[in-house]
Amino acid sequence: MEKGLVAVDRWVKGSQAYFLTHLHADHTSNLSSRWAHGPLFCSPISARLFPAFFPGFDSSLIRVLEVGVTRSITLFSKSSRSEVRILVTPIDANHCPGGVMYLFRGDFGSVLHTGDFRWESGNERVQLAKETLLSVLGGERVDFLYLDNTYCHPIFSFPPREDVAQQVVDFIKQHPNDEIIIAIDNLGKEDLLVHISRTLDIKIWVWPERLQKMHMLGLNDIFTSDTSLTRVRAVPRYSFSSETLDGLNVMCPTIGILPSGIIWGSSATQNDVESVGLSESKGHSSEQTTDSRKRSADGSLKLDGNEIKPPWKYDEYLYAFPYSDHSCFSEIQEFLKVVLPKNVCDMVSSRSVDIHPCHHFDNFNCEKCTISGRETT
DNA sequence: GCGATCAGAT
DNA sequence: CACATCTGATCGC
Repeated sequence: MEKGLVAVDRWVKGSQAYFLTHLHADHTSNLSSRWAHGPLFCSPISARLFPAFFPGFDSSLIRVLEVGVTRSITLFSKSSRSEVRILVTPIDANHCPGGVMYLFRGDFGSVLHTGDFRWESGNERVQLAKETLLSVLGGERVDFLYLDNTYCHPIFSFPPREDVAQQVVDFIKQHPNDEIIIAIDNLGKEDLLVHISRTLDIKIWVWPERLQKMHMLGLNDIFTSDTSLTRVRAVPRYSFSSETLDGLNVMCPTIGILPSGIIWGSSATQNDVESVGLSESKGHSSEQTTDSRKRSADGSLKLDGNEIKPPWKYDEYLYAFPYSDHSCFSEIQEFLKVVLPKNVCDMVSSRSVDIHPCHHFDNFNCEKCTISGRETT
């Protein structure tokens, strides 16, 4: 596609139409309350949440695109001095509330920008997204793919969020006399909290700004900012640490829960990178003979042939659960099989590309497959 | 005083 | 220590 027409999650001057995949900070840098470089396209939920992130933003700039519905947008090409028609389809990214991918089509072919996404097998939202993608593509492959490659490496393998959410619930049940603190960000992981609340029939404390966002999302009876009502609290991730938990435990037994895809240090990281086979479609998990299970009272369950590992005990009071809003490696592979990209591009955003999917999936050509890793010293 | 960028934290 | 995401300090206008 010609430069200067559309920008995705890039907020510098010089484009005619701007597209927001979701409201996380790493996709909104340079966006501000006073930003006014052009029309801003986003999903209905992002539009609803927008004032909480950018109060005072000129709402007349916002163009709401329904998820799964193709819209035609007419822009102007400076090089050919003629109108350019672009078809755009937002597709559910299953990442955080409001998160979408954008599929653009036009004379340039097709360009798919995933933003951040979770391609969970067996998830009905993913199934719908897949059907939309296939139907809009009409049998064609994607010409250019901008891919969320956060966990694009075979060492990353984690269960569907539903399974991990139940695991967290069981864990909380097993600690009936503890205060529970769950680390979350400004947006995302709501489903986990809702599941905990519904299953255990308790309210969840969040800080006041987060409560406002919950209400904007239509989650009205589940959350509270009154500490006296519940033993389960969700707090900003950056606000708690092992030391915070040590301090809290002086007053009252308190356990911290870290829901995240990170597995660094859990002993699956180092030696298995080379040995994991890539040909099989189902994410098999050969690296999972860690010694971590003996640290926990949890028995390990079997689900879909994929073992659910007990949480990783970070330290005395802190446990990490593999609850991720990004796709794991096998899910990225499945996604690539759907869109069969002819080219995989670097994210336009500043994010560094450590591992390129071309290294793990050979059913397409890629201009940029020379990237093997960031320079480190 | 503001936004952009960087350092630091988790 | 890897990551993604966030805050707060600092730089530049």
